[in-house]
Amino acid sequence: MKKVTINSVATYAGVSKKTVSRVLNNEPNVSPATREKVLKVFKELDYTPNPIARGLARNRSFIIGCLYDNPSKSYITRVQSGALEACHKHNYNLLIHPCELRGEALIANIENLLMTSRLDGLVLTPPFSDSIELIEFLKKKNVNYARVASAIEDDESISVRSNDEQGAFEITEHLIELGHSHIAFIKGHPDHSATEQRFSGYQRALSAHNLTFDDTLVAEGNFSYHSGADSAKAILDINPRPSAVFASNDYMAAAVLKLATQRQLKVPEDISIAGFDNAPIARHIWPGLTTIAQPVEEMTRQAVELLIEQIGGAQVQVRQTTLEAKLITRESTSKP
Amino acid sequence: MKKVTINSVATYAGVSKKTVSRVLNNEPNVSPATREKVLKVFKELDYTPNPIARGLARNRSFIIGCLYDNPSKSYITRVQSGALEACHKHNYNLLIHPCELRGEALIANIENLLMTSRLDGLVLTPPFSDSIELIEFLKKKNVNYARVASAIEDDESISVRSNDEQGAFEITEHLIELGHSHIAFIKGHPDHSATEQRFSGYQRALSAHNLTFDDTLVAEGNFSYHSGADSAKAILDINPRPSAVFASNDYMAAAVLKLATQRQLKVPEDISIAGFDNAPIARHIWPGLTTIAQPVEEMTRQAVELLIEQIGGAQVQVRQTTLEAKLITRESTSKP
DNA sequence: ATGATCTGTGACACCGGTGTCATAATGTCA
DNA sequence: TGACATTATGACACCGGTGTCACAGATCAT
Repeated sequence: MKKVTINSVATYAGVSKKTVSRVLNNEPNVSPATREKVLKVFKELDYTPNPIARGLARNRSFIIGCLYDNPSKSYITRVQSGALEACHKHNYNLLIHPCELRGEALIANIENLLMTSRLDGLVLTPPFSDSIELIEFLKKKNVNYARVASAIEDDESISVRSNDEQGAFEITEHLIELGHSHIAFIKGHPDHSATEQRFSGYQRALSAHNLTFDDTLVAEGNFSYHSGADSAKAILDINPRPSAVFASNDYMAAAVLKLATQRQLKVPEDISIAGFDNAPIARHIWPGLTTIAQPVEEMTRQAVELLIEQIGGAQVQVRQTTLEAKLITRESTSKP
Repeated sequence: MKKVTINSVATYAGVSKKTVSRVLNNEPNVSPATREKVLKVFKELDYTPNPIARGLARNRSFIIGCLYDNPSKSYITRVQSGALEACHKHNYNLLIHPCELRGEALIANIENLLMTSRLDGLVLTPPFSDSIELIEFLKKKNVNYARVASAIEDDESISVRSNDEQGAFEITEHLIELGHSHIAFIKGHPDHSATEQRFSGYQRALSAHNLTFDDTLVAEGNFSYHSGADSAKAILDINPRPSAVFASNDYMAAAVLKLATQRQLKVPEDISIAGFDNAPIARHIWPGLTTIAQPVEEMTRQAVELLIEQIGGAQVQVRQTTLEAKLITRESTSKP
């Protein structure tokens, strides 16, 4: 099967390849007759333009890369789905690049990524959106990027986040208002800025309600279900047992729920459990988890929209956006 | 910031660009001195080769596309993870393309995908791995592709599947051997070949154990949690209530579990529940779901490995592979 | 009628690399 | 020492498109 290039089309149609290119890109100044003729040859020869050649000439690939390292599958799919929505709207495609590395190795990895596929831009999700090294590197290399759910301030770069501190405050307050005062907390992964934010919202709610913060009620997790299970053991063994647990994400909360159920504790009668993120699991288990809905898709979608705008050469005006998180109450929390 | 091209490097190092290209690709026949010199200039100028230009010259993009439309997030992430493993091993990248379309629109969509980014190959996951139209189209366009978890026979194309029929047989047999004879079944999405396979395994097990098949025990689902919830309602209302439910995937099984728990039924004492896929949710809920572990990552990994081999120009010998599915027993099934 | 503007088209360089081939320099063997 | 193989290097075309510019012919205002 011989290749059909713009040259074959041009020869066959009896026009110059520039004219073919004009038809291809819907440029003006082509007579209707010529346009028709060329379009007919497209069909006849079953011509597909070569995106690589086009990319070389235009210096564009129309591909956006998405960088992530997140233990939560549902977070990743939500990120992808938001990014894809924006990409497809503007006829871009999405290349995914999960990556577990830190420091030097991370930079080398990204360098290799940029060497093997030319990306028009990069979306950084946690924890990469907080990596100063990476951001410096990208700036140096003149790569367009947008940051999702990052807490670090940097007016230069595009960043869309949600208000985690406020969300954590609200859900803690929800527990307090139900009558809980002995509320355990499970922290997230230390590399994620959300971890600190959520912890801080928890503390602020305690002090806003004149409860003293007790660090023996705090367990260290890393957002994974597994780490939640470990933390759950520690927390359920505390004497007296906390009447409520606020886990920094739903996976860890689900792990607490599973262990509590196994130990014949009734949720929420014996212990209330709250999560964060509104992951699918929060409504797939029984009792459903009270949690904070973060607009993950929306954040990513907006970030990619802005990124594409910037790639297009626009001077993006509003680079920093904060979206609201929302409390979702389900069956896993009640009066003590 | 001026662009650093192979030409600037060549000029700066005082060699021809072909020699620079040789160094870049680790080709032989470059004197150590020259190589050193060029490498030093790479550093000094902070040169990054342009993958697009390279792609044009070599007629390769080193990007594989992954096509899917699957309601299960965990299935998607498993597919991605297997594909990525193979890609990164061979220095390829992965572009994801979810796509809800069928028929004509699907073809147009894929055509557009191929027009906007040149992909070296395509991995098809269900239900696309079963789409005759799509396969015909790709053959016509001379696009390399590999099919994952497809049931249709086609010796020409690369295909890696797992034995769903056998898995369904085994899990049904497991229920029968526990003493169940009144076993409900929830079907999957009709577009997926797995749906028919699993149903057929269920039926074969019944007849192998001399149980008569009763179609009032069969509910129509579509693999989504939501459809599982609907089917669960129908099944739990059957009189007399089935003593066991085999749902075609774990999401639907989890929905049955949730409804049963809400109705104060004890699982597995009052009703046994089995799923399929060994999705994360199967072990994240309590009781954990008895299910069939499908080697999704492994299937996809192998499919992509073969695909890359084919792209490399090799005549791939063994194009068709079937992997084994494995029964995983957890707490959701027991004697009636 | 005349210059000015607009429309349709093609020649040609260019994007940034790689492949082919010629050629000079060096090494090898009788 | 000459004939021949090997190594190191560069000139140049090429991959398949797009951008710039020149130019002929049509249209328009004066």
